Amino acid sequence: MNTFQDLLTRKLAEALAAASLPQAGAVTPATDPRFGDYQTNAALVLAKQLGENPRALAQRILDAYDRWDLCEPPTIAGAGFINFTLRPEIIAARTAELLRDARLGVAPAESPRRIVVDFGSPNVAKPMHVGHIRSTVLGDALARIAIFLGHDVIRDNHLGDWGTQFGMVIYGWKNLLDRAALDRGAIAELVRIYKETNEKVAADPKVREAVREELVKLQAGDPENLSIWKETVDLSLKEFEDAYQVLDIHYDIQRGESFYNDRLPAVVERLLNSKIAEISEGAVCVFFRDIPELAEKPAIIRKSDGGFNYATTDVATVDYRIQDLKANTVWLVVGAPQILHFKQIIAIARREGYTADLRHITFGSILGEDRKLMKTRSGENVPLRDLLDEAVQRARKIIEEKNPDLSEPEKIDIAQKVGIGAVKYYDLSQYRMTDYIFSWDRMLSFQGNTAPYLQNAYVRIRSIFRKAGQEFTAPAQIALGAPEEKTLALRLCQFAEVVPTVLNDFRPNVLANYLFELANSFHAFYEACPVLKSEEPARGSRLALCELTARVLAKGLDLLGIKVPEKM
RNA sequence: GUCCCCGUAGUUCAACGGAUAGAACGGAGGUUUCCUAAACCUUAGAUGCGGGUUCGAUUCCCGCCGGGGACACCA
Repeated sequence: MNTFQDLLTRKLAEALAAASLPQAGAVTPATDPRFGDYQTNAALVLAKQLGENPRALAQRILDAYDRWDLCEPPTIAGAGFINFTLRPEIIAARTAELLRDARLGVAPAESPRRIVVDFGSPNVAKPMHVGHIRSTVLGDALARIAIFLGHDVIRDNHLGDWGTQFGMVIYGWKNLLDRAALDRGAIAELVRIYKETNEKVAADPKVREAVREELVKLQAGDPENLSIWKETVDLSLKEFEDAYQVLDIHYDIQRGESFYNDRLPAVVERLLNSKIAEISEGAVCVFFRDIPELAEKPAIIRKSDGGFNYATTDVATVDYRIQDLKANTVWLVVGAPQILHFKQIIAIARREGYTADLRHITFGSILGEDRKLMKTRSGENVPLRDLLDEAVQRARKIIEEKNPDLSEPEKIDIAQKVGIGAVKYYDLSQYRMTDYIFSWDRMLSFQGNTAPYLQNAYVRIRSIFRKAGQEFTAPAQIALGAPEEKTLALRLCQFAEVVPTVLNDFRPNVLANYLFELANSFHAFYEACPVLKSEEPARGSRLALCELTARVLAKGLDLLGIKVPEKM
């Protein structure tokens, strides 16, 4: 199914050819209803190229072509824009088509890719905290959208399950562990023994030495230390899984750093053999002397003490994803502080001859009301589970005030969907690069660009169908009489235009924005056009608009990882 | 010091180089014998500063100012 944008773009191409002009410009949705539904700047672009008057060129295009079919005769406006107003019956016909299309008009990608999405990636033996929200929620949404567009997606949790901190953890496990506490809350106890060990290390050189030895033994494959390590990993994963359950996030694979351990020597060997790496100050380094930005900044892939580091692991990870998983695209949804690191990793991949599309997708921070990184009163990271629980509790309280008659199971279900949805949507509705200030009141508000507002629009539609007491059946025809109906219908048709653009620059906020505008258009329609009280054929037609709005809202929110309740 | 990101109404956020910079919250005013007023309508209010490229700049380039981050063996 082609979008109006596609169809008009094709018409424009024909018109330019008919006018003996080169292809130029683009068709975009109109920036203002006064300019119709779509517009093109083709004449402006050509005017620049050819050094001619833009309005005259626009006229020439319109004179040369009159088979626009789906819209009224285009008009010229402003500096030389050509404006298109779609014919209502065309929008109506398209809307009817969408009702029969499970994909809601969204075309599958022309060349599907195999995409590894690396997101979340918490560290073992440490609690997940607010800092993990953005990567987790953003990565999951991008994965969902890519899947819907027909890509072959592998979600990978690149756990921080290896590294120097395990010297501390193992020492603490052997000397300080409280088994009962571990049963009550594994990560809390692991954090406690880590911290206590850390204090002892600072005070006592003998402990420092003992910790170092535990790490060496682990790395050498000592069975006892390996089994302790394994247990801490398993315990941590169980707690992570609990959070993922609440968030409705699921991974296809979870290849932590440890997975790559036995591949590291070969990576260094290979890079040395191919002269990509060299030895400098006793370490094996990759220099990027031809890349000005990286000229002074080598990547160290083997430390002078012979140990490997995270650059080594990440090079091995790129190998694995391209060679073993056969990915041609990798999205690394990792915070902005690691920009330099991933520039180096991607530059190494290029030198190795990999042509896969490797993207580091960065994002800003979550700030507290004080505009500093969000922390608890005592200056600690806010645990993710506490935050999610609070979201659900707060949602529950609001629902109880607004709609006390709901049954207990309904309240539980709604609080979950509204609370978690609010947290996710608040994150996804903002441009990923900007820092944002965390605010319960804003994200749980039923007004404005929030999940509850969108969920409420959906719920209102469901309520109409409950009241109608009938299942939806598609009407023979859709008629768009009122302007609110036309606006809503056009908006519904544009879902198919919006979804693919999200992946252009990895901006789910574009989709969020669209859904908000859709809900706005729906509410305007809802105010102006009675549904159940209207006469046929308007009634059936309006029910169809309601149904389609509900489907698009639900699907759009689903692509963001957000669920919709039937009541709220 | 070098490099990267960000700077838009009082506040929180939008805007593939396009038309008179959009919303929301908060402020002011209004709408309900009617499908969830959890809504809708009206209204005032902003591109950090200075140059440049362009028919056109919030967007691209240069220089300042302000905030954050990264820069050889932590991840």
